[in-house]
Amino acid sequence: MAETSDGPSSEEWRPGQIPPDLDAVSLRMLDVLREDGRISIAALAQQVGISRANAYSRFEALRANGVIVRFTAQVDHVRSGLGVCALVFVTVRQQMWRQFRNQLALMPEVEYCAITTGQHDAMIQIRVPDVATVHHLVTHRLASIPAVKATETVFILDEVLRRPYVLPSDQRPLPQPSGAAPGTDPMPLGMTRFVRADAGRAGLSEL
Amino acid sequence: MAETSDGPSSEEWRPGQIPPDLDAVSLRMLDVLREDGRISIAALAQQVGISRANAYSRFEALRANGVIVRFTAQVDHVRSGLGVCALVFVTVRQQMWRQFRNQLALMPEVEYCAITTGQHDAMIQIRVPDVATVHHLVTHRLASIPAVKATETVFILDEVLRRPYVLPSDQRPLPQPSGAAPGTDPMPLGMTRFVRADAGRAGLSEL
DNA sequence: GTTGAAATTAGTACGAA
DNA sequence: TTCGTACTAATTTCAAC
Repeated sequence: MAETSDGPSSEEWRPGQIPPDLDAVSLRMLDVLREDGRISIAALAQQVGISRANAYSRFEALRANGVIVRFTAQVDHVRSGLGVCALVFVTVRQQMWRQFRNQLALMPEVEYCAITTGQHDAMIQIRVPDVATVHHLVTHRLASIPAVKATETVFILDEVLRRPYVLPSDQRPLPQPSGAAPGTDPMPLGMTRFVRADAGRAGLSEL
Repeated sequence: MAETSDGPSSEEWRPGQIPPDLDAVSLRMLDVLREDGRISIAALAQQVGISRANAYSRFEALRANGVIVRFTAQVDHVRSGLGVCALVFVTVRQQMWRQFRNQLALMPEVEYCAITTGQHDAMIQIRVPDVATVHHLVTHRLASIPAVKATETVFILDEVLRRPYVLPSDQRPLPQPSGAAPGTDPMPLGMTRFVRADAGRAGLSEL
């Protein structure tokens, strides 16, 4: 359905070859498509300055390579009746991760779930019609999952920014700070290679 | 944390009339469109069991009412070259919210930003090519914003679940627990009416 | 809200540069 | 590879029911 990765098996993807053939033209196509996913291929070809046939083949390549996962409609949650949003930070009982993931997949009000470093193990974002449902979901539905050891909930008061999808072409060429420059470190890790710890803490006093 | 909506206010939206005309058919249309945003109106009409003309008028109404914000392409971040994702929890200096928002808008690697209750004031999600860029962004770019008082960063190790967009129709009709049932509390608050506190905490021992 | 036309556009299949 | 063109199929629009 909409799951990013419900298991260890990636489809046919080896994390070595990170950008398959993402040249500037294809990146511009992605840039256009993320702002208007219903644009016709003809108009897309015109906007990026290539022929229609070329646009068709690139478009299909982007889908075949898995760079474009899907096209989707972004709906206004408040206008569609789900005006309450919250984050639930979950501590997961070790060796019960699979059960945790399976249970999450059964909860349609969960919009997003990420495994994180730091104090908690996972963060889930839920979208429900009212505050009472948040309470019910956290104290009954989540609590009934054995894999869930503890939770901590914060409400989202306002969503300041929601970009469709960030692209590498957005990022300005970073000025080399001094030592090891950002961008010098390709590091083809598949997002599952960090050390679990309170890493990543960066108080500004550090400066 | 006081005013969350110091931005250009709401467009033409009064939070009273939450569902404008979202009947079951339009909800099914949204359900289809969020899984295939490029489907033709003809095929969409067929899937939800209405005529083409009806589908066209409903489709345009959904866009005009702002229920559908945009159509977008979901890209695989790892395949597109942004394999590192992190959450940065930010403590914002009071009365500098506007500056904070303006600065965020200038940072293309910020995919999402939400104002939250709890220990911190805001959570931002960033998407960058490598770990070094996270460090640089947090300790230099974010730190140089006067509105930012402190930050705390966690890395995202894996993204378990990412639903395109949650819809009310996904939510099962909740069984009435006992007392005040969820769903009995419409509470048309515009997402800016919660009390700042450590509210929402729900230890499972509470059960 | 539905059905059935015409007008437009999308998708495909070729060569040619 | 990319482009340009022609051909076929599909979609959108607009009408009447």
